Amino acid sequence: MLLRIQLDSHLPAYRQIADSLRTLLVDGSLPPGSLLPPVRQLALDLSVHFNTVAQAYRILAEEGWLDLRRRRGALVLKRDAPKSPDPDFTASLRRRLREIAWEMRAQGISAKEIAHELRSIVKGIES
Amino acid sequence: MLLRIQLDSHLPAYRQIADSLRTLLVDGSLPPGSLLPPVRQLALDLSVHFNTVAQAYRILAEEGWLDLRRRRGALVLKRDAPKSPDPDFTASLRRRLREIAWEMRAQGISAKEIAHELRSIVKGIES
DNA sequence: GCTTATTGTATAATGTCTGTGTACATTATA
DNA sequence: TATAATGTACACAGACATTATACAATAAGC
Repeated sequence: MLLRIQLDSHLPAYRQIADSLRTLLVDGSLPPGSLLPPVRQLALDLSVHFNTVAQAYRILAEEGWLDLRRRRGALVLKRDAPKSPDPDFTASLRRRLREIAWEMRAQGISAKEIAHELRSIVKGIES
Repeated sequence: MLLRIQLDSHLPAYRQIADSLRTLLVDGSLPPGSLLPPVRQLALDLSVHFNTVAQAYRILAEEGWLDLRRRRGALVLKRDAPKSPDPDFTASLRRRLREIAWEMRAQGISAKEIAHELRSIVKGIES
């Protein structure tokens, strides 16, 4: 399970974990039928408390990605095609994208490099 | 001052304000020599306490964007070319970009639309 | 079947963060 | 010199994040 989080980030750990896992779920790295590691094991890997991992798992379960059951673990589900996306949430995601891009710019990363990064993301998504 | 924040977001208001303003600073909408609105006025616009805006201003001042002085206000500085970017921070920005893109995918937004969005960001940055 | 170990769940405790209230310091302007 | 406009400092209440601890469910082994 290749996962990394930044403990000193302003984003809470449980959300970083959920976000990272969601990426793996969407891009197919964690196909339906897979079992995620037990909360205690992943927690050890990430140096957090297992309840923090459990919280991340619960977020993904509520989104329909996982089926959680005691003793068996966290099973990846075949998720239905999403319904029509929430426009507000979508708009906020769009804005966050743009802000992060500009924040990289402010960091001194060249427009060229950012463009390259964005293109590589596009590629990953389209495939 | 065209600014909007989402009070119900998980990102704190002061950070949303700082991020949005930084975007305007980087893209030239707020050129050096400009005066930002007083904290109390912007706070009214955004329906937050003025200390919340002050906190955002202070973040940008520490980043070298603003010179804050009592009674005169928040002056936009000509910021020196950024030093070599912090690689850890940069990597985390990259990861957040990718995660948000995949989160849009999970929301049911098509790869095509996301690609379009990313391309429009690239355009904005390159110009 | 029964026991046990493994797994997620529930709840409380604790520290940190966010936003606000209020008083203050500074300084341009009249 | 007085006044008003502006940012600053600091304390407080409430929310939030993480951890600690006890519990419930259930697959596996016997």
